[in-house]
Amino acid sequence: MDATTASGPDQYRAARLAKADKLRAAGIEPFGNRFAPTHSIAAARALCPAQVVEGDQPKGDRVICAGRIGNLRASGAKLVFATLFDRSRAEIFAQQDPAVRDGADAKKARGIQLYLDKAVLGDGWTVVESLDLADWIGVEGRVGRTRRGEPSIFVERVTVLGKALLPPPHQAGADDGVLSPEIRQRQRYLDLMQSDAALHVFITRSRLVSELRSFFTEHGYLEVETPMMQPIPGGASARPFVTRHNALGLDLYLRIAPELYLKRLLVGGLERVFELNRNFRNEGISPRHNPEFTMVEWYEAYADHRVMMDLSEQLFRRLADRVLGRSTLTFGEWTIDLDQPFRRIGYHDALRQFGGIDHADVAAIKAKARELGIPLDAHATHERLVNAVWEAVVEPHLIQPTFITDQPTWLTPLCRTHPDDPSRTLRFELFMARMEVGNAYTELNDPTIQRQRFAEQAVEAAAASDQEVSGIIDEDYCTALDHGLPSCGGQGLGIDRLVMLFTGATTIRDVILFPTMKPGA
RNA sequence: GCGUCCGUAGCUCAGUCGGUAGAGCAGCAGACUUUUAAUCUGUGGGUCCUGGGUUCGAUUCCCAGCGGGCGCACCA
Repeated sequence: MDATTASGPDQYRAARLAKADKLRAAGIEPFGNRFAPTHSIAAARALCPAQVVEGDQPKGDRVICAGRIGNLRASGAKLVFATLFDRSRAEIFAQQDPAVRDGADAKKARGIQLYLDKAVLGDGWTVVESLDLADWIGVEGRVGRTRRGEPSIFVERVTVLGKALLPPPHQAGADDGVLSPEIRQRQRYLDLMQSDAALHVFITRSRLVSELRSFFTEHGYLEVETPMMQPIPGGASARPFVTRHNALGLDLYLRIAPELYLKRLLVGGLERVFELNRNFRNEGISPRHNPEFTMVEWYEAYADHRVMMDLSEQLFRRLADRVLGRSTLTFGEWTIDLDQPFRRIGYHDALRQFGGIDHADVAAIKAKARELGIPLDAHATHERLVNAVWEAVVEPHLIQPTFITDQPTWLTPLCRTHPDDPSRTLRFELFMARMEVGNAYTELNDPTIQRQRFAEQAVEAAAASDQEVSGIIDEDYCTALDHGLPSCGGQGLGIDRLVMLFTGATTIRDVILFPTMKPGA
């Protein structure tokens, strides 16, 4: 179809293909090759002279930059202004005052203006005439300021690095960030292209992961990888995904946790291990849950859950310091202070403190459940009802970092119990901003007790018809324990929720590049 | 899985008490040599999510399906 007559959904592609052809006809490749920028756009901006030179064309340092056209403005037939963006827009975004971040002026300042003069560019003007929003180009020129004071590159050479055949959803600097949630998640590249905030979230995520790795490595931990496909899914209570190995004629389960394999490694003598990887749970999707999610789990021989508490506090402070450069997290209305020692409170004590209820007082628990609208018959045992009441009563108070300790044993089959009270475990869950972000045990290393717990769990799972496989006893793991698991502490930390806390994202889908979705229509 | 709201141009959205639709931005053509979401003139662009039903006529009303948001349940 001819570019001037094309209409309908293909008009954009047709017009841009025609421009690509026009470039080829002039001997210019519209899908460029290797290019070597000398400066990021942030660096080029920093080189711009502070003062506007009155009545003279500014002549600053020579730079070569590459990026994407976010805005095009022709001022006459022989002069074009464009705004070029590269990945440093995320860095500039992070440095901007949150109060002004969303303004059009702030958005513009994350790129750099290009001054494209026909008289200067000569043959290169063919490229300028064919430019469209979203094209990738490289430019060479001198930095300076225009008469209006805008930092600019006075371009002498233009190279096309990647012609875009489809238009971006928006012009940069206009209507930023109003893409529908569906487009932002399904076509994440458009979200990243469009939104500096989104780009910043995923860069932050990467830096958090990187700092986590160096933290554990420096503490003498070894990074390992254990099976994602397991014959018996263990280490957590959740429904697994099932998959099929054809050659083995075997159903395998995508792991719900790496725990049982990591502890096998301690049996082998690795002593300190961590794994940062995906888990899969066949459960519902919510603003805090994605079917596949990333978790770091670590185990340390001779330690216990109290050692893990200290390590957690150190870890959070270090991540905040290295990644955010401060010791607080901002999440909605809340400012979470990581400098203060994290609060530590027992599971049953918390219920007393925040609800004024004793967990053993059956009548009081039932009364509270009724008051909160929790259906009594949905919870088979008194303990389960207590837990439902606990979540409703206590969790709203868990905004500042809090270790909840001494969970009841029935909740926690892989954990060692208190020496003086077998109904409570040596465990903690770490909460911040009402989210559970961490979970740690003093691990159970007595194979006899472990076998009993598995058996009890199997009975309970059989009773609850919706539990598919969590009742299977992992005898192979018990054999590993028979060979001797050193006393140890272990902890898991959800990476996605960690990123939420560090970026202020209120839904997990904003911190996962490609969250689980049904195939589009 | 249940409830609820939504699906109209490339994007964000109006609208049609049932008579096949509009805006802004983007696009195309033209004017303009310091613009700032440039401006000005002209102009093209739609399976109104899909499939049934009711109707003379459905984008609109009804039913089902598909996709998304939010809440609940399950879970972390």
